[in-house]
Amino acid sequence: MKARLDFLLRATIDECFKKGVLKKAPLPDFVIEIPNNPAHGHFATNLPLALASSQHRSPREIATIIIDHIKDERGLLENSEVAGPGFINFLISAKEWYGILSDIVTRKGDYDRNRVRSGERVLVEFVSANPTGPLHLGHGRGAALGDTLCRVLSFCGYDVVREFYINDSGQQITILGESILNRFKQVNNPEYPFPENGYHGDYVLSLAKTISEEIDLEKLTEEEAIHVCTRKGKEILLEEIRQDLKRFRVAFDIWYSENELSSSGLLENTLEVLRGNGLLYEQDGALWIRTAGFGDDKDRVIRKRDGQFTYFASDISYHLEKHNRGFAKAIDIWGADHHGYIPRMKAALLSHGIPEDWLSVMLIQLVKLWKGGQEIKMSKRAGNFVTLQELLDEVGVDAARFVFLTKNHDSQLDFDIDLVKKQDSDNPVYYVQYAHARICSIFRKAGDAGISIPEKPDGLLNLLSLDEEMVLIRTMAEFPAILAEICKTLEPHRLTYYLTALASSFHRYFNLGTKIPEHRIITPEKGLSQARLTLAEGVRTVITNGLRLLGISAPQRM
RNA sequence: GCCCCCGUAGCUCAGGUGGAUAGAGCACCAGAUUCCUAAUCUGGGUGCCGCAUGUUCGAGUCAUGCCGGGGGCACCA
Repeated sequence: MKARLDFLLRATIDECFKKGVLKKAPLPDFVIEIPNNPAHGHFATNLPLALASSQHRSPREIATIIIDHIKDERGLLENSEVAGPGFINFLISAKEWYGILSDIVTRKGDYDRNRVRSGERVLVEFVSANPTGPLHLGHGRGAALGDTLCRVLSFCGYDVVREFYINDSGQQITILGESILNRFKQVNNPEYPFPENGYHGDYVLSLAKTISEEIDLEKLTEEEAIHVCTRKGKEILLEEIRQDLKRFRVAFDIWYSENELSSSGLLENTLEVLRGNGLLYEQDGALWIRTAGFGDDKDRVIRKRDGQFTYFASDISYHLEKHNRGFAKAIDIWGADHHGYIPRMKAALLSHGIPEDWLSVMLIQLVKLWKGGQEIKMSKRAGNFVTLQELLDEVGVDAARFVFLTKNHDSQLDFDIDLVKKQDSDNPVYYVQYAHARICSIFRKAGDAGISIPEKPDGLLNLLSLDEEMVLIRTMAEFPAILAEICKTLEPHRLTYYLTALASSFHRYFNLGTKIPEHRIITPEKGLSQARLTLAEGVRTVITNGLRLLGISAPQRM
């Protein structure tokens, strides 16, 4: 709708230039927006204000000229008027709004599919938890965010690949193995030393049990035993991570192993290339990469004095490999504690001529956990944390996904376990789901009464005339813009806000009927009932589509 | 010291590329159910939008500085 108005306005300005009623000048930036105040119409533009300086005329004068020259042959507009310092407020004709409703109920689940981009290849990497313990709340937030973003991007026509990068080599994986072996040994020998920085969680003990039942650890040398514990431990944990994510309705296309990255020789190749470009040098016995020249504040070590590569080395290699796979854009979702990592990563890419905006890094701020009015410090190593699994047991997948997306990812999220547990009926997700269930119920009643939506309801829609009905249609019409915006800003939380607003408008509309029987959806007048059912069907469609993008179920009954 | 995020109603937070009178949920108070699901709805808000300066027709929004809270600044992962 906004696009049509934009088109009409630009045509009008051209016309004004041609006729000489406005001086020819480059078209300035202007906006068409939905005003906060309903008295200001359905849409408003600041175009006259933006034109004022180049025209040397008052904005109100320009606004009048524009309005006089609008050639609205299709009858898009019902009214246009000058307002305030020089805005133009537009009222769209009812017929246009009915057209949108008709479009929604015709296209159903495909309403607004593929509007933004077609086929641009995007790689989204998220969660990427180390297989050294179960997923916790922070991973849940990243999973909900990344998955919803992927669903929206894909719905809007991007060719999306979801990837989980497995940090399955390096120091911390070995420490996992040592921790497991320790728990095994301690059963008979409580004095057996626990590794420094070892993992304390209860899951380590159960891993020790599982592994020792399968393999006789006593028969192995300590080195062999650690090796076995490491390998089996990460295997089991990775499988648990997969299961947790599956339960959370998050699916990945690719599980990318760091181990394979180095064993396949990719890391070495990358180093060769870097060396060839003169980007590497030795100092103090370590190998450094020159990132300082590319926007980082200092050079970075990629191979330590002890001969081990840093994570940065494989991360560079990994990201270059992503680029080689031909993605137009890469999105990484990282914990906020990695923010210092962004400049050096981008610098490394830039040194290969990969532009800065190829990679978007979304940082998720901390999830703070509250229980019994106290903050619980989460630490995997101290074994003190609430797992995603526990959270899902408490509040369910729907509520968890929704709550994770009620705040912008770069704001901290206070997650009060007690509150969300209690929240049963106060939880906002139920509010939206209830609107859906309620509409389903109305359709069951209508079915009992022998009323259904006709094949072509278009002719009946002009029976919709209540303010509340028109508000609903206009809100539904915003859905495409919301999705487009999420693609642009990478902020899926806008969807939860939008759905809450839509559900609210519907509940309000429904309740009109409790006071005034003529305003009920099912009335003695068949045509009117059919028109209103079409409206309800539109709302149901948009809510269903929205919830599907959030990975949340749309129940028929509650 | 440097970097990132945050600061909006009692609380938790939304506030498209700057627009007209800044919003929602929770909490609190008062109401609505012979009627399509009350998990709902209606009514009730005197907010230095952290402070200051700047940019301009116009700033919660942009720029700079300061104050306050959180996080990060390793040859850790």
